Amino acid sequence: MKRDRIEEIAELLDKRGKLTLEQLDEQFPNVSQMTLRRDLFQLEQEGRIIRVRGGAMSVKEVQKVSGEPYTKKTTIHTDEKIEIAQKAASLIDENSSLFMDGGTTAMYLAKELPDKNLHIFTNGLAVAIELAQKKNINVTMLGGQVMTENLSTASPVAKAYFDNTNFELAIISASAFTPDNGFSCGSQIEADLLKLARGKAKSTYMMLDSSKIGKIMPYTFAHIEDIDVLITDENFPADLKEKFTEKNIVVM
Amino acid sequence: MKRDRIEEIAELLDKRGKLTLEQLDEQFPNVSQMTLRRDLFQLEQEGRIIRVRGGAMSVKEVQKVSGEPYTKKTTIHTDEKIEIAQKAASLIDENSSLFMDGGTTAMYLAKELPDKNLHIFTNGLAVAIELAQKKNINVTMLGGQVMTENLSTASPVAKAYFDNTNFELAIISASAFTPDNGFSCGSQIEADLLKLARGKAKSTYMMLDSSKIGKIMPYTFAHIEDIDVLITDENFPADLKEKFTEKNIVVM
DNA sequence: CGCTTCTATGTAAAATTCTAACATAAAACT
DNA sequence: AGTTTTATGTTAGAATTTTACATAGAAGCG
Repeated sequence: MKRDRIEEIAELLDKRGKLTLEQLDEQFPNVSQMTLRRDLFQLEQEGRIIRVRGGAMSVKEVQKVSGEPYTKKTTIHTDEKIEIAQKAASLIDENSSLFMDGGTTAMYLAKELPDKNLHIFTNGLAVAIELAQKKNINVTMLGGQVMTENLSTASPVAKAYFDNTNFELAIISASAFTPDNGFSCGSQIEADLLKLARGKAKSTYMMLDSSKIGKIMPYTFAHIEDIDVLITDENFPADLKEKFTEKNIVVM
Repeated sequence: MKRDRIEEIAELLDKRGKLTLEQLDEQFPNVSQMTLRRDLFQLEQEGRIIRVRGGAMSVKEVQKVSGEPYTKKTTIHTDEKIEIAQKAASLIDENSSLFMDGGTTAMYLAKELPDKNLHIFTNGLAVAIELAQKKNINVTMLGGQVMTENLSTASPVAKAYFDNTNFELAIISASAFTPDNGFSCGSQIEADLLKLARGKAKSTYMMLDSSKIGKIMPYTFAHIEDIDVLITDENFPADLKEKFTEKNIVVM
């Protein structure tokens, strides 16, 4: 009873990184706030979380905060990214085969994905590890040189790799977007890879949190009409949305 | 002025691990508590500390509490593996190119390796992430299906990968060893991969902790005479050692 | 130099969160 | 059944943090 709840809290914290007591209260309406406090206290004793004013954060999250550009990015716009990841997770059918990139949004998606029978290709090291925790998900890692800043691989020979593989869906995310320049990222080979994945898949879902809008990065890998579904957060501007819907692209 | 104080606070936190506002107040009697609060707030924004009720703690301190990030199962024969990893690390020359596997011993080696100019190929996800933390190490991840149990990849197409790459040294480890059956592991494709790596490299160093001796796993990937150096711990039996040295294999 | 503007800091009240203490309920034990 | 232990709820009060406003000094500028 108690232990179950505590483990559930720990898991939640692992996923979300940080939780307020209010959020916990919503998740566990049948116990009092005081009980949740005591649970957090115990988890703190066990060294598994850090209590901060208002709630608690997972140790992993803290470790991330400390790191490099990659890790700094993950702490920003967390809520939006979780929102997007949850939407994306709900779109994925059992027994399907898909490609995911290695970005931070993909990382949240990996965490939110239920343990369904899936075959997932990815170029993200952290994403692959996260997915590998789930019994029913079959993960294939794309090889290549490891890019330190985002813990992803990219390789000019990826094409050869893709030749023998099939997936229905590519779920990818961009570092920047404008209507004119499309979806772009900061690395040439990464852009190539994403383009390849997009071409290989029957459909492409793009995850884009609204903070990326208006920014431009050096390498464009997709334009508006190249995608089938845009998954974004509620701050997505209405006028932009129209640009997608008029091309029959679902925005959600 | 302000920046100096903030840096001083950061340093203090790094040393002490944790500080209350009261303690800070004592250290900086000439500014108000509110100012110190604001300093802590800023440091938190910069991702350098964690504010907790009553004060703040350094990120390092948090990490200490948590222990190992990955691979919880590595509690077995840790000391021996670290010993082996340190020996192996001392054998690696700057500016060389090598292959490492994805096992737990390799993980320790990744941690022990100095941040020298190296190019490393690996099929271990956790190993790749660990290595990627080091600025001067260039990491290439081998692609393939992710094996959940050891977070490594293996793929029948690895051969194609190796065709365009070169490395002088393969540092690998085995799950089991007997003089008759040689070095073996539990997965067919992993054995194939290790065999390939061995064939590609000019020399092969085998890391083997003594607990592996006398065990047999299904797939042999090397025999005694296939390796150049055996790196082991001090419990390695003397009679076995002779079997290696009489074939001119260095045992250390 | 006098003026404005911006930044850093101080003060104190208000808001929030946490702790402590006691009460009750449920579970475990004998 | 009765006793002890453990888990939980409730509340008041303590501690901490935030907010809002005030002030002083630094920086910029004609």
